[in-house]
Amino acid sequence: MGPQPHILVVDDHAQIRESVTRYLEKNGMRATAAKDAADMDVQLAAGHFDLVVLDVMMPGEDGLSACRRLADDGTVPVIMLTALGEESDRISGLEIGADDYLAKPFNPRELLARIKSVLRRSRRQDPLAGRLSGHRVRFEHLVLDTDRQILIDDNADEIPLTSSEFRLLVVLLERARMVLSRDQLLDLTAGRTAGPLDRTIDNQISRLRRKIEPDVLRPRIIKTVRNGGYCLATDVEEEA
Amino acid sequence: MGPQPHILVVDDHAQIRESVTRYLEKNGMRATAAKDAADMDVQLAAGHFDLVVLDVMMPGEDGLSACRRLADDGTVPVIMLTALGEESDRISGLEIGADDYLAKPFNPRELLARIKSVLRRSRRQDPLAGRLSGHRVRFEHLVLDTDRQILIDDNADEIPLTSSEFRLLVVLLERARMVLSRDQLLDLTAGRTAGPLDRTIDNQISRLRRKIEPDVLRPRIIKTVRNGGYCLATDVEEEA
DNA sequence: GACTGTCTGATACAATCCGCTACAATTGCG
DNA sequence: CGCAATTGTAGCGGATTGTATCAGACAGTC
Repeated sequence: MGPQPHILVVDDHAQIRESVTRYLEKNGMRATAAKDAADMDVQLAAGHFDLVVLDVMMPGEDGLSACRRLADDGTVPVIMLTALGEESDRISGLEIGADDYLAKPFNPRELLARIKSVLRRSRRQDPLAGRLSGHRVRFEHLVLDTDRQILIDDNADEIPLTSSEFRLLVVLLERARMVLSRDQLLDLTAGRTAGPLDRTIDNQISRLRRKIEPDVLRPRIIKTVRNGGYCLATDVEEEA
Repeated sequence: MGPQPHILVVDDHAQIRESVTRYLEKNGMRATAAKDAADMDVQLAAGHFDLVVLDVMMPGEDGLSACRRLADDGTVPVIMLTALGEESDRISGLEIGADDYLAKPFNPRELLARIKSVLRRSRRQDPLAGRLSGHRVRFEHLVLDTDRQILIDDNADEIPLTSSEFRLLVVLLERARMVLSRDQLLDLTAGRTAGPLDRTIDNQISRLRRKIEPDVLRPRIIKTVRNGGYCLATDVEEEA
């Protein structure tokens, strides 16, 4: 996320855009403005943002619709700006997946507090997520080379991973000691939701264990939690 | 988290407590009430909760103070309820670390939407072993390796534990010398409430005792408290 | 002390969950 | 298009866990 969080402010009102971005920048953040949903998409494609402040009422694509797209994508948190008293807007904003909302006209100090609050939440949720790319990670007797998608054991032997094994392992390493349900794992590795008789994850875990567990019959790195899912139960440390 | 999220509602007003808990339960959640901060602490120690709804104005310990404790601990998200118009309360609530707030009087539907929103964000996967995660714990003649989910006795023999045996033991160890009812144990280990003829916990205790008690007929580690529940009656010390 | 109702420990069994193998579908690549 | 590697699906069988049930332990009463 970097030292300064980067906020994208989407509003058709030029005056609001400018005053908000200026205020945020005065308070230690990077801020970029977009004048409508299309502009927003361009900015999002062009750079990395930690949060989007999104007006509900806009010409072109509606704010709620744009919000739904962002929420479905799920990579960036959203704060909605709603017209005063439009309670239905506010509630449906939250139901659609916005992380918070603020009624116009709003106190900029409060917007700042809410932005910080949402950022704190999303940071807390995945403290390590994504940080693994480009690094080498050590756990137990293995080192994962994320660039080459291979494991290296103590004998310097290289163990190749298929791409789905690699994704699964990365997800587990990024959330070491957390119990992850099959649903979550399927969502995080393949971006889809499980069918009723979906044993895909069990199978991938089984395949991965064969490559990383010293004793497959008594796995100690990837633990199964009955009725819960799986859990990587070991320390993970990054290497230079 | 279990199938139903479990919400703790803390408010000194009995009427608000009841109407809120009832509304949440009607909408597919488990809800428990606490009348002040001390009561809240008791409930938090006794069970597992996914979110706390916390009133600012309370006799005894202040809501903001209680919120700060929870936020520092960082294990459970908080939504604050503030008196209308107390903007300073609201902002300081967010700055203290609450995940959201709502001004009284509030629309219950909106509270529900905010709860869902916060849960969505902070759908945190609890570590498998609570705060014991990654540690080794000694009691009596045994050492519990929480990573490997095994016990090691004085002869260095390894005693494997099943998932539920392990969860039960961890819960007991974390609350050594406290008497825990079957309800509490079921809540803490499986996140569900007991049916009328539920002997699940008795059974698990029995299975666990077979693995840890030197003399199963005269258990001294896990004591039975007639009409009360069970109690781990020994000292517990953590190892590096 | 014997009787009685309740609570707990233990066993047996049924339901469920999970690991594994085999195989089918899909993908990637020449 | 065909081959090989990878990934999803089906299903068997073992392990784990919940439920039913019985027998013993405990407390209270007479």
